[in-house]
Amino acid sequence: MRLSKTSEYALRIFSFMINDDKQVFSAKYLVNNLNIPEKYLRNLLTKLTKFNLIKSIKGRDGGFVFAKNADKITLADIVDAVEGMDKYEKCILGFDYCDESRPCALHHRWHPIKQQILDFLNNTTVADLRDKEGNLRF
Amino acid sequence: MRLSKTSEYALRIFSFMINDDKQVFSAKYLVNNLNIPEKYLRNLLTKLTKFNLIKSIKGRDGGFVFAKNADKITLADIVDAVEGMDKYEKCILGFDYCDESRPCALHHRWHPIKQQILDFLNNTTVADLRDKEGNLRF
DNA sequence: ACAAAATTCCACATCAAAATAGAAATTAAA
DNA sequence: TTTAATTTCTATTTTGATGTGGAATTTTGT
Repeated sequence: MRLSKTSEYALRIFSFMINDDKQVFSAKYLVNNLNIPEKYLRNLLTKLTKFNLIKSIKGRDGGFVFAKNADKITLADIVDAVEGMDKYEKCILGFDYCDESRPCALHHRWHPIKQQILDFLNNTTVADLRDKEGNLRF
Repeated sequence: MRLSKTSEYALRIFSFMINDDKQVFSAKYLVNNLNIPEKYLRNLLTKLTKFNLIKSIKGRDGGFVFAKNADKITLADIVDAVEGMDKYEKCILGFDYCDESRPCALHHRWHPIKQQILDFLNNTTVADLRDKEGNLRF
């Protein structure tokens, strides 16, 4: 697929957080553990905070925590905050009007696959990112 | 999904050509019928020619024709020529190494869907774009 | 109160995709 | 042979995503 790089980063942040024992994650700690440019990561954390996906704790010993329970944060929430979900819902040929009654040449073949992608993003939560078999590497 | 805009354009060119009676398609004719910036479309046609997906006929009354039979041109061929297929084959979290033996946190859930996308692109041909029910609009 | 550790804000730099511009080269019809 | 209709080439501009830099602000521990 082709999520934006920023969406990749965002998902990796959540994937890391759900699989680490810490309760509060300082930006510095995330920088040290994720392979994401420092400044870009900090900006991204601020953005995710504004969308109420994580909460920031200021001051000494501060950092970031989940803003709500991990099973209430979907991948679609994250992607939507970072780059918008619109692109993934649109016609594959880029037409404005494409739907069941006025389908593009690919609509009938593509639609069921697109639906699976959207279901995947909408129904997978951060809690689902928890690794059960200990084979994660960052 | 999120093909690049250029891939969208390219697919629309083929979709239009397979559904139009003409044999030779001048750039001007395509410009008039597809909603794509003129200069950009012309450059794109040249590119597709270099990848041997269409052939150009120069000079007066020239234009473009399919370089091979429509059922021998896959969507993946087109996307690959225009932007490369690599992106669509990579790990959804952007890791280099992600596979069955060292999966990322999303690998098992995402892999079957990714496979469907790739099958769709690899197995759908330009011939499949032919509209049977006459409900195409451009 | 002070200093340390953190987030936040504003501005700028880089890069690749997308879009544009103009001139050159090719061909075939008349 | 002329001319018109075409493709082709090289270069530049614009735009949005990605990435950097530095100072300001907030908060906590001591």
